Formats: sequence, C-alpha cells, structure tokens
Amino acid sequence: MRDLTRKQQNILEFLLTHQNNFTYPPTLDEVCSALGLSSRGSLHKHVKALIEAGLVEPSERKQKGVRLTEKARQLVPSVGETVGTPFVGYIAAGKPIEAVTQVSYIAIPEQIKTDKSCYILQIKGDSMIEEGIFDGDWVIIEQRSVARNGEIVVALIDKAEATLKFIEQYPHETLLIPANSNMSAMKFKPEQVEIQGVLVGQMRSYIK
Amino acid sequence: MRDLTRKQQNILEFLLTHQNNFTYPPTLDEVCSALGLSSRGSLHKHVKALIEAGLVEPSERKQKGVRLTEKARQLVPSVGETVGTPFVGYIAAGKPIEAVTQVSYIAIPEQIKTDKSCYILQIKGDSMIEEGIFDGDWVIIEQRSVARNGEIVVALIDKAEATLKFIEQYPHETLLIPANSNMSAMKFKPEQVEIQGVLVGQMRSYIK
DNA sequence: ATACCAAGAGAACAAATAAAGAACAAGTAT
DNA sequence: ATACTTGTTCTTTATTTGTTCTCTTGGTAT
Repeated sequence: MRDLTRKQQNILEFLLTHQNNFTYPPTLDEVCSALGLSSRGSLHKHVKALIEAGLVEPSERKQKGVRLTEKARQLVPSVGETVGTPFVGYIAAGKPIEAVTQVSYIAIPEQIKTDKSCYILQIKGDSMIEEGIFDGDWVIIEQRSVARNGEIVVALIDKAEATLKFIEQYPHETLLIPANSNMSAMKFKPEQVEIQGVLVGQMRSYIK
Repeated sequence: MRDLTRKQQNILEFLLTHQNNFTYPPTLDEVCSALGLSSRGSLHKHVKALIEAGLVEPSERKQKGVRLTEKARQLVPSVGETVGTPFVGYIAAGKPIEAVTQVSYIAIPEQIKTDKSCYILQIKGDSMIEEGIFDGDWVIIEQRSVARNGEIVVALIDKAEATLKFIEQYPHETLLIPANSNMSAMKFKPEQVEIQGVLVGQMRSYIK
C-alpha cells in the first residue's frame, strides 16, 4: 500500500472525527463542504485512494456515505473516547444566557472537564477578568444544581439574568461574589438563585 | 560527516518536534515559515546538507515533504503513532524550561491551536498573571523561531533562562515586556534572545 | 583591498497533485 | 412517471511542491 497524500490524510482525519459525533457516515457532498471543496468529482479521487488503501468501505450504491473500515478505526486509538462537549451559548454578566441556534460539539481534553455532564459557554464582557477569565474565553461547566461554597457557578438570578461568580451559601442568604474587586458581593435570598452549573475548566485562543 | 551548522540544527530540531504533532512531514514552505525564511531555494540547500548527513530521506521527486530518516528519529526518544499535542515541560519566568522526562500527549481542540507544529507547557509562577495566565495553566505554543511584534513568545535569554513575554523587536534591540505592570520591560541585543515559539492557546482546570 | 564562503531572496521550471465542471448512472422521494 | 440526490468517470485547468540558478549581502581569512 502506497503512502497517503496529505489531502487523503486530512480526509481520513475528518472521517474519524465525524464518526465520533454522528451515527451516519457523511456523503461526498458533506465531506466536500467540510473541506471547502466545490466539486464531488475532485473529492472522489481521494476517496478512491482511501478505498484502495483499505481504509474506506467500497460503496455498494445503496448504502450511501463514506464509511470507514474496521482497519481505519483501529488506526487512531486515542481519539476513541473524546465525544465532543456541546457549545451551547454565550454568557454575559447580568443577562440571560444567550443560546446558540445551532449547538456544535467541541472535543476537549479530559484535563479541563469532569466525567459528569458538561457544556461549554463563551464569555462576553470583563466581569471575571480578575479571575483570569477574559472576554471571548470558553468556560467548561459541569451541569449540576448544587455547589460547595467557594466554587464558581453559573447562577440564574430571579429566573432572568445569568452570571458567573463565586458562591457562598448560608441558611438564609446566598452571596454571589465577583472576582473583580471593584464590584461588591451581591446578596440574595436562596430561592432567588438557581445554580445551573459549576466552572471546571477554561480555555482561550490567541489566534486572531 | 561534517558538523551541522546552527541553521541546520534548528531545522533538525523543528523536524523532530513536527513529527510529534503530525503524521506527515512538513513541506519546504512550511519549514520556511517556521524558521522565518521567505525562499524555498535558501532552505533547500540546508535540507540537502541534512540529506548528505543521512538525517533526512532523499526525496523521490514526489511531493512528500521533508522526511527524517530512522537514524534521525533515534536522536530523540521515539514517539510512534501518537495523536495529540505533546506536553513537554514547565516554564517559570527566569529559569530554563524544565523538560518532563516522559512526554505525554494531550488531544486539544483546534480552537486553541494552529495547524502548525505545536507543543504544550505548564506555567509555574505568576509572571503572566495580568495577561490572565495563572500558575498551573497550560499554554499551547506554536513552534517557530520568528515572531511579529506584539505577540507573546517563549523566549530563551542568553541560552539560559526561558520566559513568556510580549515581544517588540527593533533593528538593534529586542524588548521583552511582562504583562504585569509592576515589572518593566527588559532590553536585550537581538542575538541574546532566541524565540522558541509563539503563544496560540491557553487552558486551565478548576478541578482540585 | 581581494578573495572566499555561508545565507538568503527571488525567478524559473517540471513533476505531482488538486480542483472544477460536465456528463451520466443508480438509487430515493414525491 | 418525474424530479432529486448521490456516487462515478472523464477532461481540462490550476495550484503546490521540489529543484536549480543567479544575484546580493555580510562576515572572515589572506
């Protein structure tokens, strides 16, 4: 078997990622648009090379889609467990969480998530800047409705506005404390504050 | 076999790191941009020297990139088929980079890396705290030896101490500027400062 | 100064690879 | 049946990549 060209490896990589997020294999057109191609014809040659390399099932005309072989799946063992974490929306201090219309999935390393159910929000604004969480950062939130004192939580206040703050809970009072020391802690009755999750990870891109 | 020039060693170093991040070797153009060259022709001479030294496979006039030989691969502890970005060590302002004895690999999302050769360092200390990079954070570094002014770079000063700082380069002076405004910019002669990579991503865990 | 050498920029070229688009066939949906 | 989607094949055109040359610069030895 001859070596794969770089393009062919890119396609293989896409197919491996795709099968982690979808149960059906992608059609040629879907692979095209994922790779920025505008002609199925161009792609097909690469797929044919992958078939000859035994990495893609030869098509049977009725089972549509570009389907990987068992051999290909064994090629990359370490991608196995990374099911993506859903990116669900934006959080700006003082506003409700703004959900994205189309949820996308980002495969994140286990170091910055827990093995519980997690989701991803993107930060708008500088309300957490002293905690090292900047405008545009992504935060990984473990979905749960209780927190320990001192954890950073996504809190929904009066069912209207969301915020990311340190929490301190006492029998008759819940405090939400911004990292920014210019702002002071806010006091609420426990029933006003609904915990939507706990901060477990964060990431940031420096690429323009 | 004659000794390698400094430039040739840089190239070799780049190739060794690159093979940890990709399954395919880099093209001449990619090596050029990592080393800050603007002409393939110039690079090609060095590559030819590496071929003669038996460290790079002679090309077969196919577009297969700059491929290391078995001999060259044995220069570093072998990595095999790993997928992911290598975690190579710790960086503390003012000290050399402390390499881990056993390199591990972390699959990180494409949002916080580039499609070039990248590696991961873990931060020790608070020297970048105003840039939102804390003690214990991981940073993703794109491996290259040139930077644009204003980028955050891993710089090796006088071949002895590493640091993560904003860089400003002028014809006869290189400035390294800490984010922490309590510290002032440091001035160096250009030849004192060796750029080892550029910051492209960051991540943090809040899990104890 | 003169000669020499390593490095790099840029132009030019050929081989390999990739892409677009047309055309058509086999299945699917209406 | 008819239209639509999906996979396949083909030809033509464009882009990428490796290679070789020439020219320039800056440093070093003679």
